[in-house]
Amino acid sequence: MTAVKESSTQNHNKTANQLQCPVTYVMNKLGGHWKPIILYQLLNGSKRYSELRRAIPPITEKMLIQHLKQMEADNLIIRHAEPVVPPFVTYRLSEAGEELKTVLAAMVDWAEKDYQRTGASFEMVDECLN
Amino acid sequence: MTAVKESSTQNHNKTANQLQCPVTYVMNKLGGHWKPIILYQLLNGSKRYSELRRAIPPITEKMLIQHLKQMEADNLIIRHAEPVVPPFVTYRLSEAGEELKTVLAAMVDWAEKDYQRTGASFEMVDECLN
DNA sequence: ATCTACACTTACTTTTGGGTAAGTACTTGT
DNA sequence: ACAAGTACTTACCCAAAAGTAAGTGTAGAT
Repeated sequence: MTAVKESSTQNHNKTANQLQCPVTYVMNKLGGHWKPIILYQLLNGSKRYSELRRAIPPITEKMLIQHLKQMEADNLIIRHAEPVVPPFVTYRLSEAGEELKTVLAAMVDWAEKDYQRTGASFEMVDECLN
Repeated sequence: MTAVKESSTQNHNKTANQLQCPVTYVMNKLGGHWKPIILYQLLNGSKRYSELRRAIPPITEKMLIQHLKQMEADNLIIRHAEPVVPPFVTYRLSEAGEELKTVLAAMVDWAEKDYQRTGASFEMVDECLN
């Protein structure tokens, strides 16, 4: 989580618009390169940090933890740490995170329609949302 | 539309994941700071370029046109230009764009629920989706 | 003759997001 | 003694996204 300068035009515009546009509000919580993919993984149930890392090979640890922390701060996921050594940490969807399933499902529907218009279709769809 | 270097790790990861993840596929078409807001404006029907500009005060012309072009290339919106002077150009949702309404509606639903958990609620919602 | 509106376009700078690579602390297995 | 696995953290770099500010060409209004 790199520090964010609070007083920049970009930031100002962002927060200002967020107040008016629920779509932007959602996009800010779902956006970023990896969040959808991480969420994707958690839809099937809770996973350990290392399970997530292995499930998403191209992600770097920095990006994974960064987005996990952000989504935790946004109350989309819940972190549970067992006080043992070696550490045992799991992440799962919060209630708000679970409710996102409708949004994600709508996206998958649309993506399939749209993707078909241009050619092939997605393969991992069925196994990812349930 | 700034030129994109085709061979970068970032780009490689992006396109690779897009093939597997329909959610990422959608996010790429909906993402970016302004696209949701522009879409928002077009949900109620077609609008002229200048109407959009005035409807979204903080957007710069560069950003507006850039995203309009991108969304046109993505077949989300349709540009119609009357060959008159001064120019008369309107933008409206394509069929694919219209179909996005389900996705956007799901987002708005979620945003309201989530926003209530933390305090107030959105005001522009009702007039924006119909 | 200058101003405004229209729909853009261009060049340049800043901000942010993501990638690379290394290190931390503690423990179990070889 | 050393490697491997756990869940992170840190510093540094680059590329993409967004912002700033100016210019283009035409035509009607003042």
